[in-house]
Amino acid sequence: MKRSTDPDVLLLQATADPTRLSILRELSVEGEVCACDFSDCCGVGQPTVSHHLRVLREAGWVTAERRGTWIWYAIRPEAVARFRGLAGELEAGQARPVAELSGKAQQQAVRPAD
Amino acid sequence: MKRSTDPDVLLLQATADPTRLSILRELSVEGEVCACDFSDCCGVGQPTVSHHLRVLREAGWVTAERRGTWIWYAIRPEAVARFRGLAGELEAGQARPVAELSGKAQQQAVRPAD
DNA sequence: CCGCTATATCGAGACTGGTCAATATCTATC
DNA sequence: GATAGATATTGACCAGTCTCGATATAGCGG
Repeated sequence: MKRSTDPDVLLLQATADPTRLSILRELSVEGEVCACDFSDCCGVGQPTVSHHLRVLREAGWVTAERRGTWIWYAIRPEAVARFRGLAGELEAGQARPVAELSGKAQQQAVRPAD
Repeated sequence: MKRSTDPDVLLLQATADPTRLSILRELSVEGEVCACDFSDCCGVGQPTVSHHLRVLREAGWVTAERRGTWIWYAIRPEAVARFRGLAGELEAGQARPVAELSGKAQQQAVRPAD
């Protein structure tokens, strides 16, 4: 897959990994979590956690705030809003009558067994 | 990435590809689309479209209905509902007071610069 | 049965992405 | 400054996956 430039795809790709989804779920339950706690809850090493947190940060999913030695992560409400927006976008269905389609199948006068 | 067994991750992974997101968007706008029309709208070859449609089918995102020579695809409302459910799950935030956390950082009596 | 069209499958090549060990960076404390 | 702990980065390995060309399968019409 060519690296996508679509920000919506980036947002979705960030969620499409079991470790990152665990992180997001943990964050949504706890509100704010220290980076050092994810290693335990996700069953992966510290560098891997750091990698996933970076992906989530760059996708706009989380904020990071340093407090002394520790760094606290939290979900950005804007990201959840964008995610909800995508859900709404896909919800429509049956938006337009079939007659408005312009594809090959529609350009045929008659369809085989319809 | 090990192939995940979590159905939520499968649902998300199916959306996390530019071609498949285009397919889903096209479906949500048109309601029902013939497989032969995706090749044009997504800029990929026919085998590739077929591959992505299979992924979407196996993730539960779409239904396929044969009508003569053509096969018509449509979004499954259940999939959108599950997707919305995930959005809701991540929305919570700040659900529990920090004091209930059980991680390492919380087990320290004093935190460096808080 | 034969040709035609739509769709699926197969196999291969290239690229992406997840993971870890080792190492570097940053912060606080002594 | 030296030390210790938390986090980030690097480099490498392997698995997964996107894409395509070639080929197979399925339905329709003559």
